[in-house]
Amino acid sequence: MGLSKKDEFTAKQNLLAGYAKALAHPARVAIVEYLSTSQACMCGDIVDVLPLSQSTVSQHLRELKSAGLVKGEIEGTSVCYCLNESGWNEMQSMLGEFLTTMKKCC
Amino acid sequence: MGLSKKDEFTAKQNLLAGYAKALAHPARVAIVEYLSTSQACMCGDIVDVLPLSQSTVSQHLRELKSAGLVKGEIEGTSVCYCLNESGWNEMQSMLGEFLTTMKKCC
DNA sequence: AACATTTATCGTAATATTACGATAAAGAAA
DNA sequence: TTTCTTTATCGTAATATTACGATAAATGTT
Repeated sequence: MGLSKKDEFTAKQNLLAGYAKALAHPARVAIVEYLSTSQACMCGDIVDVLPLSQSTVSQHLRELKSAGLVKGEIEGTSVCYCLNESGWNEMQSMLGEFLTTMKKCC
Repeated sequence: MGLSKKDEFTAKQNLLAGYAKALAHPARVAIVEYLSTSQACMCGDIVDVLPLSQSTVSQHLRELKSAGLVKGEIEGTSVCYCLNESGWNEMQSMLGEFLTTMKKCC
């Protein structure tokens, strides 16, 4: 594959790509969906809801967290995950730019 | 890796994941950025603007197109690419749901 | 017709992602 | 302390992505 070339793009382009990548798997979309609708941000419940093993869910949660879309707080023996509003706002505003600057064409 | 498990998720979850995946690479973000700001949807210009080979750019364009975020019209010997507004609207409304239903927590 | 230009596709190597089981780590409960 | 519960991490195999050069396909030009 040669090399990664990611540093040939701007920080902003990489940031948006990172947010998008975090959502680029249906399991992670499902996690976000679950977190957005559950009033209490219960954590291990996610494993029960998804058709994936505990270790796989943990990996997906880590990706969402490192992208900045989700945050987790240790709560005794378990962890409370929830959506990180500032990350979502940032992603939404970046996407919104495309919609507003979008030129009619073709 | 076992099997893909994508059909264990809803069509909606897979659709949003597909949109996100299309944007999950800085080169594709750069293409979208370029298309959104260029009034004339010039096509082969994209290759000149990006630090990637023609074949690689073509691959990225195909992914954006098959996801429904970009459309292309043959224009003589070249192709005119531009953003597909309906795809963007759909993605934005799906993402918007998360923001509006997002419960405060932690 | 012969040639040039533009884009798509094929073949490929390098790398990254996905998924699982096994195991570790850390606090709660006995 | 021992045990249970919960989550994270390691090791791994299977699969997918990324990137390029080479080549094909299609239209325009001479």
